[in-house]
Amino acid sequence: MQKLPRAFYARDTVTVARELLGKWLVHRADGIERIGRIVEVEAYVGPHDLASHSSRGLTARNQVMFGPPGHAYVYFIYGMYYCLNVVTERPGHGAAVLLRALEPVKNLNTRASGPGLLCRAMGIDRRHNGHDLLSDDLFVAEPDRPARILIARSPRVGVAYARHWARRHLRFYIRGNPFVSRARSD
DNA sequence: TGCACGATGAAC
DNA sequence: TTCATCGTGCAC
Repeated sequence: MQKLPRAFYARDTVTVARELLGKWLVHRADGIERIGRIVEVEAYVGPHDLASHSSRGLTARNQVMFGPPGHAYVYFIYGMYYCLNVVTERPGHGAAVLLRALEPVKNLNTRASGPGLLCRAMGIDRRHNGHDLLSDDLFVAEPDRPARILIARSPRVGVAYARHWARRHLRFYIRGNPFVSRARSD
């Protein structure tokens, strides 16, 4: 499998978000390889983005976002779910892409449509916060057979508090894909 | 030290 | 629309 290089992540966050669509998320644990095709993401572009965890500045919780690109930022939310992000741009920038939904490819036994369900289905939790995505047990790879896709965009989910940033179209998904997590304004 | 609330999901 | 469930950030 062709693992994405560090340079893929060390770019403009919106570009990384769009190009992650169609790629494979791979997690190997306990002798099981789980693979999902990324069909929905959201870009959190930096500390000036009022919807981003990095907008409050560097804290113990979000420090991975301010670290080097190509690492996993995993946080715990609503007392019961984890969310997986990939860190982008340059060290110190504070941006990431939230992975929101996967289409099952291999060993995904439960639904992975929605960021909380994605982590549950892939077996990802707090242990993976700060994990290097150039490792051999958690990474993003080129798909076996790349497909032509159409990208749709919309406002991000659950960020109504973020004033004008709530209206920015920073959610990207594969148009018409049935595994996208909600209202697909195709 | 306390407390309101969240980048969610499922049920009603 | 409500609720489960708990860590975080900020107020006091």
